[in-house]
Amino acid sequence: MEFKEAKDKFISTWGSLGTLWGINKAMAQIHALLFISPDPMSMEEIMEELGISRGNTSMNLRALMDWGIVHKVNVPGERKEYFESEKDVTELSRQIAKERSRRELQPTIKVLKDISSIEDDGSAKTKEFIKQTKAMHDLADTADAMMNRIVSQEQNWITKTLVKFLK
Amino acid sequence: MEFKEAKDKFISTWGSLGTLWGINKAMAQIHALLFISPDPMSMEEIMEELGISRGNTSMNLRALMDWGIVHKVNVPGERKEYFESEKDVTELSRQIAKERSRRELQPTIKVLKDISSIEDDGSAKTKEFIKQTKAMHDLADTADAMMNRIVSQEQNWITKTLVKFLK
DNA sequence: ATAAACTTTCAATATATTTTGAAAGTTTAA
DNA sequence: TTAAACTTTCAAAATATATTGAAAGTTTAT
Repeated sequence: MEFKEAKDKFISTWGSLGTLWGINKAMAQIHALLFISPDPMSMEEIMEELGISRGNTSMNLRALMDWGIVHKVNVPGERKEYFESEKDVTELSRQIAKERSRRELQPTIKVLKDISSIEDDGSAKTKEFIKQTKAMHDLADTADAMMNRIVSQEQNWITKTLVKFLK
Repeated sequence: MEFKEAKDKFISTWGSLGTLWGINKAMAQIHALLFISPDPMSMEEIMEELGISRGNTSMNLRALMDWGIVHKVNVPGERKEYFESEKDVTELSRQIAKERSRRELQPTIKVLKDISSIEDDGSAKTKEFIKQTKAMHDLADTADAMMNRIVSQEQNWITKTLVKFLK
């Protein structure tokens, strides 16, 4: 396989996998491109490389910065802004886990807590509702605790966990 | 909060959260409805309750069965088919982890393995590409190993892990 | 202060995904 | 075997999401 082919494959695989961690195609592709680039890239270079519009590039770079996985860098003597991706996959996982917890899990946990607290009127449907939404609440809490551990500073939690439990 | 209000909130929260585990709104809502229903429901009842078409209900029930989290049940003396959800959240997590690994993670791991094996021509961009795609491959492998552990029969892995590491 | 270089915004447009509903298909009872 | 009861399929329509590009906005150099 040629470099060019491998690169295109990486970018498109990452792009279509984007939904796995809740981002759109262009956003994932920009991230993929920066992730494998040895040097920071300008907006011009990114839109050129991916064949997407200036507006699209601008908006998705912003979104990636909101996720905390792409940063602006200043290249001395250049007026343009340059961008680089977080390169450390451990740190990348941390940021993604942190953002997904904040954006999705925590709001859900709050709703589950509220609705599982309705008064038990003794009917079968109410009993089942309370039981099941409580179980879901516990599960979401557990998932959130795991994510928080991934996010926390403790080094290599994932690896340590695996060594202990999988070997 | 009234039962009806809590129920609608659960169904719509689950519906909009569907994307978190890669399913569409109707599919998530049907699942939510069955998850809190004390009894199996017919297609008629589901489409009535959620206000969706027969075709939509049929297709999404099929998809939920493909995911292994909804099952047909035979109600004696009834000609219609009835459906019920997996009620145990542990088993639910297992099925979802298993399916997501199979559908998304494993194909990605394969691509990453292939493309990170291109020949090193010594250039900076090739070196960076190989380094970064290898790191991503390792991460994906680790994630898949975790999912497999969740999927495996070992009871309460999540809980045990949490007790050991989070307390 | 001016203007060139660059970035952002957002209404319009394009694309992708979901939903509908009626026709076709299947099963069951008599 | 017939027909009623029920389910599935899928082309068309509706909806939701992503993308464009040009105008407006901002920054920098002189």
